[in-house]
Amino acid sequence: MSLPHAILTALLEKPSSGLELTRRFDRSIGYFWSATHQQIYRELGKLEAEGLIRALPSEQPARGQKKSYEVLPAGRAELARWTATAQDPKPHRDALLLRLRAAAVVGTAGLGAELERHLDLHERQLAEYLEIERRDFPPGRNRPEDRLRHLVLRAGIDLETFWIQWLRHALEEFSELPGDGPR
Amino acid sequence: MSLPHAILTALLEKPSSGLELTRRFDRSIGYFWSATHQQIYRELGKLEAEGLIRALPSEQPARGQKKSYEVLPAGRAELARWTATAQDPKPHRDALLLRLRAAAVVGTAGLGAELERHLDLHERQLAEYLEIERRDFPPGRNRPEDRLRHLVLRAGIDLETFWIQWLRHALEEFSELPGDGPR
DNA sequence: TCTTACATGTAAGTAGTTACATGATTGA
DNA sequence: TCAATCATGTAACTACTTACATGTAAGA
Repeated sequence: MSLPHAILTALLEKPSSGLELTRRFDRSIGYFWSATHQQIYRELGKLEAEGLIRALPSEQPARGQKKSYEVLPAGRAELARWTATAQDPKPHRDALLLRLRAAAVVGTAGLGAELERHLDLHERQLAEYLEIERRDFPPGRNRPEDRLRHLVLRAGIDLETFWIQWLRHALEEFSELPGDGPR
Repeated sequence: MSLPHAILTALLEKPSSGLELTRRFDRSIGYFWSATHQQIYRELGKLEAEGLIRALPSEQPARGQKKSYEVLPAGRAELARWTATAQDPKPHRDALLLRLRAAAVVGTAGLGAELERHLDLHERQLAEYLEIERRDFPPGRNRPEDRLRHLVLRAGIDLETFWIQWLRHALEEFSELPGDGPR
């Protein structure tokens, strides 16, 4: 149950419409929580019905018309409660690792190219994060809320760095492996 | 759509019953793909109906009676097809990072203890993986399928190591931060 | 016979994905 | 007026989770 809390956080940082939220989820929020516009609109409706957020007045509520939301005190309280609650980490699911294990049984045909493609994707992602870091967290500034946000971005950067290293290592192993037949 | 392929891989490695699969998903397979027994039984039914696996003969098909499955040629072919298919990485979702970002807005109360708890969980997980590595991949053995499986385990080990380092760093930052009020 | 462990399943609900629908606004 | 973009939404489906149901086998 994290999507509503992701939305509350985003709206507290800055009141937004559904489409603006979607864009923010595609960018900074997306590096640890992704969501499509369909999810977001549905969830905005629920949160409004529960009295945790409200549509900003002055905006007419018609289809095709922009509608911005802000967080109500009950929403802030719910977010604070959730943030402080103990939650176990979810077990990861990684299809690429699964495919590597499958390849040990049915052969590695096609996987080398996939590893290279993923390596490229992770390198691009890392470059994007580093650009965000350079722009949003220049050396010197040191406000507490910046330090927390920087910490989160650092997790994204270090994770991408890990994947890049691992994929390079995996590609080396692949180059030393015999052909593509099942084993 | 990875669960059926995870099951096919596991059954190719060794024909098993639903409960045995559940146990294997709790152990080695679980470090990159988790599944509950409910998911597994449901999926076994589907895979059998599709003709990708079959129940081993000689076992009576009664409730409460063990029923083992093996992969049919069509199942192996499907797994090989899937392994070679291009698939983009799924965006990650990490509730702890989300909570940290929320804490930048509503305050860090309760989060320090959570970070310590997660650190402990990751340290245990790492110890478990290192034990598996010591047991299953002693230096010297070098069969190709072992190298692939070792590579997958290495990803698990390195990921846990990353989280441990990041959590320690985060805890340091926390100790330097002012109190728990909203910012 | 009672409990525990083994073993397979059903049902209901939640979360996420994919495909499609509808209308407003702006510029060529 | 046409196309593109902005903007909000519905519907159907798939995957996953949580709670519960049912029966067998073995040992105290």
